[in-house]
Amino acid sequence: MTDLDARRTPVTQRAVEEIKRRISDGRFGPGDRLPTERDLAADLGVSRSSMREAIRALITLGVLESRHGAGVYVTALRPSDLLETFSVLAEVSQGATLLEVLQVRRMLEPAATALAAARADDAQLAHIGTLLEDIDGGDGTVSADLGFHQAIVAATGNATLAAVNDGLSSASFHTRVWAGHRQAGLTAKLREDHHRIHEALLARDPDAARAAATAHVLRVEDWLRTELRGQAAPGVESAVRADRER
Amino acid sequence: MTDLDARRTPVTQRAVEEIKRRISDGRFGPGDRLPTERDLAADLGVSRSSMREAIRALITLGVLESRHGAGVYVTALRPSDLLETFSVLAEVSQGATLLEVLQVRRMLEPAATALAAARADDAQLAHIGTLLEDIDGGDGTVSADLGFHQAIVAATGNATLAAVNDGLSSASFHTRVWAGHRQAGLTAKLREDHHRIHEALLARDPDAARAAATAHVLRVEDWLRTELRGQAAPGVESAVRADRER
DNA sequence: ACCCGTTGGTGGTCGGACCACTCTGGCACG
DNA sequence: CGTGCCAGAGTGGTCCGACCACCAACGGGT
Repeated sequence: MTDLDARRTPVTQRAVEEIKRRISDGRFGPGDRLPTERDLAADLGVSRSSMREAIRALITLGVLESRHGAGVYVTALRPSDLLETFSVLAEVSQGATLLEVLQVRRMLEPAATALAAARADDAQLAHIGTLLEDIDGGDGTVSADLGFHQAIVAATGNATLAAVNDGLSSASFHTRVWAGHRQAGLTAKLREDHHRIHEALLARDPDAARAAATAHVLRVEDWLRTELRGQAAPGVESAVRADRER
Repeated sequence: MTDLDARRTPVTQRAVEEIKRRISDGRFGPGDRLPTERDLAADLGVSRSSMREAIRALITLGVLESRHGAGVYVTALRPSDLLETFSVLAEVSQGATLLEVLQVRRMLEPAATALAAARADDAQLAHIGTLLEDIDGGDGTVSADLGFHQAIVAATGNATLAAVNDGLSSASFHTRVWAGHRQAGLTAKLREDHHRIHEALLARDPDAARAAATAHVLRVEDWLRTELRGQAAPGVESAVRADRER
């Protein structure tokens, strides 16, 4: 069957599929070094140019990594390696899509926080507490807030969950929310939420953690909704929008 | 700073960044056609080979799409376009990571199904019903099962949610589960789950939908857990593992 | 006015060449 | 004998020029 299918399928794509297949069936394992581009190209019967494009695609996906002069290697295939790709979504998104992103986080974060309350060990809880203090006292509130939530999700021990959630929480989005919160005077409310979440974690109370996380995401979602309704053009980046004629 | 950085940065990566920049600042808008590969290469001062690798990377990310003989276009940048990237995770993953993926789906699918029960219109419900019949009657149970769940998530109207969930539901994983289910004789149970979900949707009962979806995912998760416990090495591909010396 | 073949332009593939980098082995020096 | 260096081979990175496959628009024929 492959013969007929291959007829009208781009060579590069075939090469990508073939390499993925060899990874998933174990011929290429995590950390292994692949044959040279030249050998691989000869093996699959394609030119090195096409093989390089295939490898480039898999590098972009986070499946492979190449070291100049040393070789091409299969990554550890940890979910966190495949995170960066997805974060592009949250970065590029604006307006209505951001609401969608928040809706997904409203499904994930409560469950994740509840899971963290049940699973987190003392060291992780202590680390989360430290991050909480950074938010209250420090100036780098944006990255601190981001780190706080990421640490909670990481405490679930589910790397896939952490990767997905991180992808949905881009730094640029947090920056925008924090800027809006500050000028809306909601910082106090946010701090309250964070402490409620932290207390629930310390008490190892999944239900309370879930409730607190839900309330937190909901608050951000409500704020974004009113901001989007109020002004069609967001406040942070508004002047960079005069390109619609060509 | 870019000048000094550029010195030791791979040409291809620089090209990727430059194109992304031109998209985000509006010089290339969604749906627009890019200049020729040859022109673009000359413009950025790189060879066409390198430019093609850069374009290939952005195609992989879902930002660009190319039509043979017509040109390269910027996608609509809708979340669903950036979906395929993530599905690689579910495809390549094995063992413990698959459990993590299912855990995430256990958080998403119940909430998504509940949302669908509240939001789906008659046409969507009818479509879902059709897909359900395909599962019961047809032979292509795998793709039918996949389509059933995707249609439900799509009925929530949240494209981002659909993209994330689809990414977590790779065809290869479903194939594996279905093969296991069939030999374990759990097909009847699965069918029961599907009908319960469908009824809840028809009744516009979010709570019932949530419960049914939870039970469904939980059943798959339990099956996978026992299979993984039973045999350390998965059953599908096991004999292809004799490459450790070189 | 409509249909269809021609033709130019575009992405897709190829092969080869050269450069930049890494690694390793052996040589010279201490 | 031990240590350091350096030269070579091997690998990915980049470039070039050519040709093929495909699409779309233009044009002549009916």
